[in-house]
Amino acid sequence: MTEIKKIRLSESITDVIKEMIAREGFKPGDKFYSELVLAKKLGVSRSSLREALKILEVTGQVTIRQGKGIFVADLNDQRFKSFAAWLKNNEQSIKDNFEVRLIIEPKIAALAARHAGTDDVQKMRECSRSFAKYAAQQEIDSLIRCDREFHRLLAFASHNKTLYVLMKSMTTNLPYGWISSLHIAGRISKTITEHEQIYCAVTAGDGPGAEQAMNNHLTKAWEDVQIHLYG
Amino acid sequence: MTEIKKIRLSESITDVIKEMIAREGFKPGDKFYSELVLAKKLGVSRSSLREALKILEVTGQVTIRQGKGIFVADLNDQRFKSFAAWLKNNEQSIKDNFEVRLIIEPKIAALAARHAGTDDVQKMRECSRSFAKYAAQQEIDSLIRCDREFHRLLAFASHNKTLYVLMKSMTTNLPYGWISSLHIAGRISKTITEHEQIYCAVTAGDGPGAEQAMNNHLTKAWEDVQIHLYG
DNA sequence: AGTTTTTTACTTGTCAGACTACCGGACAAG
DNA sequence: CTTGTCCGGTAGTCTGACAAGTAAAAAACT
Repeated sequence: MTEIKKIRLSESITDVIKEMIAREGFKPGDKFYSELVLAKKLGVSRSSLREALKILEVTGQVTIRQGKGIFVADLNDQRFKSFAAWLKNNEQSIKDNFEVRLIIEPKIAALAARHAGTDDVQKMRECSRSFAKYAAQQEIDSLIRCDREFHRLLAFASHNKTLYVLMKSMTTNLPYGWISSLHIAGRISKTITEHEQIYCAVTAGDGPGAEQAMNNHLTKAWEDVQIHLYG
Repeated sequence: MTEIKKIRLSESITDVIKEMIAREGFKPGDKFYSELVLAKKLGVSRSSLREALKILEVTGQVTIRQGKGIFVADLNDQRFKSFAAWLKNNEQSIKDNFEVRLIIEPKIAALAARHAGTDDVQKMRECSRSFAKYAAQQEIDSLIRCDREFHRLLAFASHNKTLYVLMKSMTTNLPYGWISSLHIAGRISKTITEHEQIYCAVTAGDGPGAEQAMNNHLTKAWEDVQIHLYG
């Protein structure tokens, strides 16, 4: 005896919309299609569509504002707001920060190796090239921005939004000492090599390799920072 | 300057309906007024009323059955249904969250095992006792608070402020569905056991043991959640 | 030209009515 | 007793319309 599962149209619509958001690359905060467009696109009435949207709103997937439109929501941004604020206002010890990154980022690299798409890979390649270019020109500020971007792209490629938001928080509010690691003699060229190793492993889909490469990258960077700080 | 609060009609209606249920003594399982009657009684259109009912349904306050009517949800049923509905719509979010916790928390446990002081251990013991007490009294809300507190205390015991604030962020604004894992039958007693194992390993200074115990705890919790999703 | 006001287009919010799908009881036929 | 049919009541969906909020273009006024 199989369970008969009754499906209401409005609930089916929620699934379709969720898939649309994912498949068509809508990011948190983006404006979504209007109700009229959606109704036409999905071939349903506005009533049913609105009920579906109501569900998505209550479950926190979209926010709806009269006169403005439908927007893709992001629970994660809210969740880590306090964390980001704390990072920004507290020059926490570099050691603590390093410890956390050493826990998280190798796993991010491993996930990225498994889940990265062609878009992700291409963006990382562009980022790496920019990094090399700025390195040749000794543009430290741009270099730092590129370094952050690389780590963020990797987190994005893990296709785990929570990880992405988390790494975004950690990279935007890096402690000063950590940022200045790129000022250390030889760190830039090492970074290029180490990023390259990570990038290659991710491209090859080599999870363990990516994990190890990231582990190596962070450890080496940490060693250089320590030498710089404590002699 | 008073804050302007915009209220959508459908949301006002939910409040009125909730009050009606309480004031007029409707018990769980009772049949409520029909949509037509409600619309007339409240002086609103059926569309707005249906959106209000949709909210109440998703949040697990009423159950709606085509051809039969609107029913006040029974409390036993209510938790399961709203939980299941929420899970259905936030599956990816919860999975992401779990993935991150599975990466971070075992390492936190390992660090706590190495760095925890007597104060940390004592607080964790008190927390565990409270948890068992609330479990016996079936006080779910207090239970949830205790669960979060345990994980926070552990993070604090790692003596890494970044990790602590991070875990605080992750546990304070936890997705509703994840919190509700404690509503799953048998999860509470398992949680007591699993927390105990973590606590013992930390007390004994057994890093690898604590790491494994936490890994086991999260994995088991996730399995139970998944059973509710797909089982 | 620069600024303010008005208009315009587009969006979500609400309403009304009609039709469909579904449920359960009543009742007659077998 | 079982089966089939009908019927009233219910939620589910569709259509079209108008109200209300928003933002940007257009117009009017310095």
